[in-house]
Amino acid sequence: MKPLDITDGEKVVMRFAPNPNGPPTLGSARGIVINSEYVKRYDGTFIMRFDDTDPQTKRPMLEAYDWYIEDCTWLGAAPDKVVLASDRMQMYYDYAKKLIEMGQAYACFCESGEFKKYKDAKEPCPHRNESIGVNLEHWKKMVVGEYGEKVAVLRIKTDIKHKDPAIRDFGAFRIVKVPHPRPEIGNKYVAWPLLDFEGAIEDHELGMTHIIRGKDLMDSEKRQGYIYKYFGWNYPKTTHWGRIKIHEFGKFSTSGLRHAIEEGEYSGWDDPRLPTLRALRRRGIKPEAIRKFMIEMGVGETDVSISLDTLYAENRKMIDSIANRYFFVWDPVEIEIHGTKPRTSTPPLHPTEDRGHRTIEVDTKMYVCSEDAEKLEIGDKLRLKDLYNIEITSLAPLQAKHTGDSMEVVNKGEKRIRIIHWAPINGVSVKVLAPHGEFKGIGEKQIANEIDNTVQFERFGFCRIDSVDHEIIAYFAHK
RNA sequence: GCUCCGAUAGUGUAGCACGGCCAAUCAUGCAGGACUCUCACUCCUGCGACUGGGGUUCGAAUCCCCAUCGGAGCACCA
Repeated sequence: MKPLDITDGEKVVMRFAPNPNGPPTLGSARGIVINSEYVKRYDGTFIMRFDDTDPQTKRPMLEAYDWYIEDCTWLGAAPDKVVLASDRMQMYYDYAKKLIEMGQAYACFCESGEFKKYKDAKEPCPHRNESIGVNLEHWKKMVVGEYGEKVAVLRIKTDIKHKDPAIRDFGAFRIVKVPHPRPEIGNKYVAWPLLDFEGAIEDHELGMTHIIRGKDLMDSEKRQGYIYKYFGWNYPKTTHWGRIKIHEFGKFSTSGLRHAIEEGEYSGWDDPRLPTLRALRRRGIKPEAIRKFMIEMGVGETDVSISLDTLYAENRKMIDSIANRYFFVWDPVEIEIHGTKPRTSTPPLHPTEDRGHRTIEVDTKMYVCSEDAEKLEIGDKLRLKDLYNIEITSLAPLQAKHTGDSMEVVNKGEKRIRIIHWAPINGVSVKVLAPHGEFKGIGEKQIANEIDNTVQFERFGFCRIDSVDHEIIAYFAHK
């Protein structure tokens, strides 16, 4: 990451300012990680500010406030301070009143399309030149709720002839008569500030020194600059990043996901197919892997389209040495071995780390993956991993004969024989939930000891053991 | 329609503010190999890029202009 532009001995203050209308996603993680990382480097203050001033269109979700704190903490980015915009309404009202008194804000009663016409024509609307006294009256009525929704809006005067139409007299407050989801706020307010106003006031009040935000908010600085100019404040230093698109998830919106969950398309916010942090956590993705992934990506203004493979590669390196190995046979088919007796197999829990062994009681019947079985022909020789060698004698039913235990036939000779894994006939049933589907099969009994751990199902991938009640439920992380 | 950004290998990045040290960094990916009782890990080797065109200059990935492509804003969303 590039160093920040620091003026003399200033103490860095940065923030992450989400609307808690759903849980944090991988996209949120970028803001959380980058901001908190800078704060760590400069020993500054990291503030979490909930921009929850829209009770209607992007209505906050009560549970999501805690989810944000939870997920930030998990990511190693616990905020030093938490602020809820909905708690600070009086402050916004005070500043709004000051601006009106300065003659820099006015109550506008134009219908939105009508105002757009004036704006596009670089003409002031009829309300722009009302007297301060009249505007103060109107504002008072806005705040107490005398006007209905969409009747009045408070605008900040910028430059109505500004060459960029996006800058001309932007809205600062509008009327929303839907109660706020927070019970302590409820229907206490009807005049709600819009982002550019609320953010401008807060960034100053909280003493923000640096702001990093999306490119889509690039115009905010120009708009908010007027407010800063009127009050004589200094604008924080800003950096922008482009849009981030994850190959595996494509474009998604919090409201879209919410809708899909309500429709039953997903099991919940932590469904393994979802790009939420809680889903990634459930799958066994390490927060450090996400941090590294985001920091490596940096803060370019270029729009990025990245594959999760990079994140998975980071994660794999982090968990490979600590993940115990187990056999899980998906889509199992039974095989019977002749010429041997039940025995006990004790494969190592890890191929290179000294982590002890697991114990599997093996009958003369067991399971192998149908995927492996389909490739077999009579006479094929293969090795059952950590057990013994066999030769196929029948395909339906699948049968084989024991041909010895020695590893020599496996290693020696020009062509090594294939090694496949297997599962005991009395194993436990396992269901793996993965982004690309559900896998049902049989696994070793000892997997039940690994609740909440990430293990590697050999020849399948890394999974986090989520529950072990009647059957084992595992969440797939990656290959 | 008006306005604002951006463009380095398949992907993501470094380099660009102070042109030469860049026949361009690192990671991931892919290919091949070593190791291995996993299609994991580790290690080795290889592949692969400065969007195009002008200009300035002894010299341009770096500066200027144009074009092309991509993104964003002009909400009573954040």
